[in-house]
Amino acid sequence: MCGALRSTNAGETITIMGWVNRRRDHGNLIFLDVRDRTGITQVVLDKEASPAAHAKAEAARPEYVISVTGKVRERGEGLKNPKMDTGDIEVVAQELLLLNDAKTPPFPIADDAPITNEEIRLKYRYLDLRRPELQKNFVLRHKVTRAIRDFLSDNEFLEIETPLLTRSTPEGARDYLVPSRVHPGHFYALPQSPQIFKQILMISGFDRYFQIARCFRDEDLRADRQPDFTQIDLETTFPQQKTIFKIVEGFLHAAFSAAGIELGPEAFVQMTYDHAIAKYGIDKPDMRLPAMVDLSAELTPELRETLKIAPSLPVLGFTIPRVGELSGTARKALLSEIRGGFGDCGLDFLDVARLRTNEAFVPLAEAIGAKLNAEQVVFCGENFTTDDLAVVITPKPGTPEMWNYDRLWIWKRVGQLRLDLAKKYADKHGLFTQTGTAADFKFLWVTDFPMYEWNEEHKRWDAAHHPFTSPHEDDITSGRLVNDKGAVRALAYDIVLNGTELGSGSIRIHRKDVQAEIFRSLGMSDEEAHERFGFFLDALEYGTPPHGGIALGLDRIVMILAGASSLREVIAFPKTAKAIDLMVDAPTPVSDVQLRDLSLRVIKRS
RNA sequence: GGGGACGUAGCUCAGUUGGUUAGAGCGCUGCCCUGUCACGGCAGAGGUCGCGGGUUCGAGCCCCGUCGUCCCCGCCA
Repeated sequence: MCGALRSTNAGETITIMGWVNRRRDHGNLIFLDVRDRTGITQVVLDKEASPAAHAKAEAARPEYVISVTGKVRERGEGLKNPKMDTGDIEVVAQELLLLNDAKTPPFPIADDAPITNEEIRLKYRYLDLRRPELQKNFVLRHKVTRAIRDFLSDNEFLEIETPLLTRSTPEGARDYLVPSRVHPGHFYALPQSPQIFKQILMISGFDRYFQIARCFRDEDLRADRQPDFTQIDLETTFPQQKTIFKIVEGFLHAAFSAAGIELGPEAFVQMTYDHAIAKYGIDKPDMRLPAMVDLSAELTPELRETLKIAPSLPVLGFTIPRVGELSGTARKALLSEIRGGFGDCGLDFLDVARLRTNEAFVPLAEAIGAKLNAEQVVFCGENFTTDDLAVVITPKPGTPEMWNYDRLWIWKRVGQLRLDLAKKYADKHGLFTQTGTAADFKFLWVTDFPMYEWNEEHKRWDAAHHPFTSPHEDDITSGRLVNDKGAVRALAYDIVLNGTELGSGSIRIHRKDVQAEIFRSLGMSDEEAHERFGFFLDALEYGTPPHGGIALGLDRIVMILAGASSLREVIAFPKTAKAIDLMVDAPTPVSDVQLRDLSLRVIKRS
């Protein structure tokens, strides 16, 4: 192959095939760089030595498919190219075959310059995929997938496939529906995850199951969300939470190792959901950034009164490292930008500049600075002894309505600001820059998610994870399940990497009475529960072992490992933000004949 | 459903306060060239300024609408 030849091959007569990457025509001497997925090799064509081959090379153009037979030659002194893996040798062509010509591609394959026009990249995806950068991503993806498959197989997991044509369950995300021809008016659904099937496999005694599973969700896209995606789905019997954690950490070590990253032996950090919200204002903290600090203790009731800060609500501060000194203009712009972002939500800056001008507040300003471990508290404009940007947010008196819906609203809003600012100053603090070592990757388990979340629109409690998630034993026995739903904790956990949710899982309910209780608490009658999940409730009655599992987004793992900022870089044929495949042009209308076969009619909505 | 950014040559982009015939680099075509490797030299082709409408003596530039791509919020058990 093109990328494999070295000086040890000198003297061998070989044939290589591939695409013309570049042609350098010097008249009687032509160089062709030949590319395949392993790399690039320089071919030399001399008019005197092999005139026929030279003549064909004159006609060759980028992306022509060629076959070259010739002798590998060590390049002479000064002719070697240290920038190429194969730069010590070249192939002296004796015979050249033009196997196929090619139109001039709409964008260059040979350049490493980024192509910003995503539309054209996706339309000509076969050419985009030919670029070394993407070739590299799919080699990586293959290695990672194989490492995970091998690890799980070595640990007694069985890979079992579950159906793609299955049953719609009107919970959670919208389903992609597939009409049945044989049963007019009836629809299959594509799975959002193999959730119920894998639980049934546990009931069937398969003990340890996994699947590299395609899943489908008909929801709006993001850079890290595609409508069809791949997850590493697994389930085991008789697990504790820590059993699952150990398995996942095991295959992630293997996967990262396959990608050339050796993670340290220590277990991943764990924190509860409540702790994550209090310290990071989000359920998927980015551990590369410093946490938030609650500064409430620094403010006496009198100080709150004077500074017009709402009593008993938290005063939160955080720092963004190494932002450097901001000019007065930059500070003003930042201030109005953030105030604008808050709107009238009852939050504001603590104006430390004002504090410094008033003798009485100086100790407070200094206490805050000390607690944040930063002497530049935002907008104070003096005594810069660190580069860190410190921000203190205070709740104004009066309670906007939104705080009532969500008791954690303030933490979440300030956590959002923390992330926004971290992003804004990413170039300065450099914490998101990859160094190619394990230090780039901050893993975290978030545990004890709330069992329920309040649905304001429908005025009811919904399952925060899914209705088969087991609550904490304490919360069942204490009666909280009935009396205080907002406080019930689930045996549900997320794995987070650099602020991206990689996966989510739980210990499941294996007792029918508990399951029935959960359905009741979700306001689902027995009849209703039976209509939706009857087959599963039946199965639960036949000796269901305790079980639990998790599912991790394979695409996201590969995306982060590849240092990519979009899933499109690691999915071969991805869709646009409007869920369109620009290459095959899908979705499309279908013929009346097809519709009639399916007993369907398309109606126009105004 | 909402907010934001972008759309000019095949690609990457520039285009001033609204003013002559819309530019650059790369790529492409032809010719020349025996040591290049982002080869070099000379010459050349290539544009419905996303689309539609409006304002204006005059629109790539201003206004309205629309389409597309990207990012974010909602949504994603």
